Amino acid sequence: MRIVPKEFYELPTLELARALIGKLLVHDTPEGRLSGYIVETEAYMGPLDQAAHSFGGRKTKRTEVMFREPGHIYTYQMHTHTLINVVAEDVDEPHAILIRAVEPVEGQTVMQANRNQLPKKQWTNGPGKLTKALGITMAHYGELWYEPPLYIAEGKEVSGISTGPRIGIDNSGEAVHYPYRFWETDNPFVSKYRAPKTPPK
DNA sequence: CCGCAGATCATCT
DNA sequence: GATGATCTGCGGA
Repeated sequence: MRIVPKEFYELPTLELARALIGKLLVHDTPEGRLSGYIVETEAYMGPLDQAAHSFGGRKTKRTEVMFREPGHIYTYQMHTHTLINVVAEDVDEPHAILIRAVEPVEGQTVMQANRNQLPKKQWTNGPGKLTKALGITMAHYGELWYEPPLYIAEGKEVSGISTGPRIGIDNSGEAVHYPYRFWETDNPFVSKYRAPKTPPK
């Protein structure tokens, strides 16, 4: 289990989003180690990206951690779910990368229980699902990705990486079309693609 | 298989 | 009081 070092997070946001595909997301819990390969990410490019929480700059308490050093953990609540991000870029450059899906590796019995005994394909194929499966909560807000109990380690080689528009940001103007979503080609745990409402010209 | 409505609550106005 | 970087169940094809 080799934890990915602090320096890794200094990559430019889009390169980091791509480099995260295939890494191992690990959570050491009282019930044992829960882990999965990251198979899908989305980049959010700071104050100029209409889809980012940090669009327009420093405004609310929720996004404060996005303005800190790269490698911080940014969690937030969406309806009843927790979503989890990797903070990227330097201090006062509030970029982040959303982890959208993982492929289950260790602790599968616990994950199945956390996901209400659903079929394996549905354990972690979405940002709210994977946090529930791995027991990730708002308690991790502001922690670091290179220190236990929640961290990222070296994972597997990926066969290929695809890109496309981000999901669930229909009201974000031109940003709807930016190809900031990355996933491992043909991996069955990637969340389902849904075409944007307004197709690109 | 596909699309849509409702859930449900922390966060922000 | 309004709003989601979502998920699930339900109804129809």
